[in-house]
Amino acid sequence: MIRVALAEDHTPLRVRLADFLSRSGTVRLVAVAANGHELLDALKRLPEAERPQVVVMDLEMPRLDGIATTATLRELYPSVEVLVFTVFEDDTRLFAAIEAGAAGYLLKDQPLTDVLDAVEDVHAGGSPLSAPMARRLLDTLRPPHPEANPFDLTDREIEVLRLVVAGHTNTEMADALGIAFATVKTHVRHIYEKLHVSTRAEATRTAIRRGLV
Amino acid sequence: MIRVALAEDHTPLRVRLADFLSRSGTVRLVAVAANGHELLDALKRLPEAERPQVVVMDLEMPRLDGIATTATLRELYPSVEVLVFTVFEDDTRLFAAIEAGAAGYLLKDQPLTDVLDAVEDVHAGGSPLSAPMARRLLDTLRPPHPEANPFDLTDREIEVLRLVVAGHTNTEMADALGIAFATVKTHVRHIYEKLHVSTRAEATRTAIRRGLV
DNA sequence: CCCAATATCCCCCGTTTGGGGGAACCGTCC
DNA sequence: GGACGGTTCCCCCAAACGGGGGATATTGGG
Repeated sequence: MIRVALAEDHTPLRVRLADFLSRSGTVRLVAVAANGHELLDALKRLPEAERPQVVVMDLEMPRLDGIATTATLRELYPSVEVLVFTVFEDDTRLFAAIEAGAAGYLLKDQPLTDVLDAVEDVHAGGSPLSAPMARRLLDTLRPPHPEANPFDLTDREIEVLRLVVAGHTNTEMADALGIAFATVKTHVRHIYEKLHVSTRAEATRTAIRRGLV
Repeated sequence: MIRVALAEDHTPLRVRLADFLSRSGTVRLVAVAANGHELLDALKRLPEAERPQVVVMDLEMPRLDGIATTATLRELYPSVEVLVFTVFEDDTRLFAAIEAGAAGYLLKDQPLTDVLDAVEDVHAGGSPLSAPMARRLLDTLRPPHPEANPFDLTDREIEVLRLVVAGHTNTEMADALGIAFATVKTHVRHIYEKLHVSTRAEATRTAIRRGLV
């Protein structure tokens, strides 16, 4: 039996979900709350052996929303995993939840049995994510490359830019590349023009942030 | 009916999976291959209207493995989505697959019906991920913060570092912070000492790469 | 065949940086 | 009350940088 707590402000859903989870046979509800504050309060009262292993957490709740609650919860009890269960499909909330320490992110358009599966996944050390949310995650992970050179830098210029980012002086670069100091300066100047910057620090920032190196 | 192609080198599984998918009623198999080369070959022969919408892809295959095949495939036919189906649980392969353009990553320890669900998810624009793999993803997404300041920078120094990264000169920073030029230089010098660098470009690189800003 | 792009090199000059030194002030903690 | 870390300020000077100009050679298209 997995010990589970539930935080959900919408009463009908809370009751239905609590009921469903209780009857499942694989989980045992140790706390049910209508908002984050209530949940944290309930957990404070529970003896350690009764603490939930997984918390099913709504995001939009009065008196401490799901994100804040998750952050606090994970701070106080790092061993308690949080499974977010929400209607919100935006990536802002998704990333905030992940940042706060959520282990899973489930959308409410899924059948209740999926919640049960997800609770089991979380308890087993996994991170169930609804497919649409996982897509957003992958899409943000990927972009770095698609068009890695939007600045029209030449091969040589990229080579020089790498050395700039590595912190080399023009003289060092001239040695390393076997060209004259003056040539390095020219390359650097062209790089600045193309990146619309005027110092090494700015060029370095742009290069790293835009994945040019 | 979702048009699906299958690439899997292990014959018994390939046959079983092909059989299962065919009988499902929701997908139609337009190609079955035992390796990446064979798959690409098959796709080349298909008219555009017959091209699969989703490819179920094994990773370990002779003659072009799943990662390389995925990359090529996505290059040639960007509209074809790839669902990776593998035994490999390591994050190296997971990230390589994502990088190559995979839309989903399923582990082989799951029932065949999950593959069908996943194909539907992918077709619907989602990214089904096995819970253990999603966890690895989240864990790599999170670490940046735990100890964001391993260099013992003071508040003031971080403030200055931010401005350095933004490309400001010492004079500009002095104005912005309402302190003397000399003081800015002192802060910058201390930052260099703590970061073990000696130029703005290096400081900028370190600051960004280590999440100091 | 010529043109545009790329890479190479040079001069000049003012500004900025990096690093060496020193010193004062102010909280806080012991 | 003294030590300590953090912040503030100053002097000096060589090295590096940023930007202005111009020049030559090669190469691959149009």
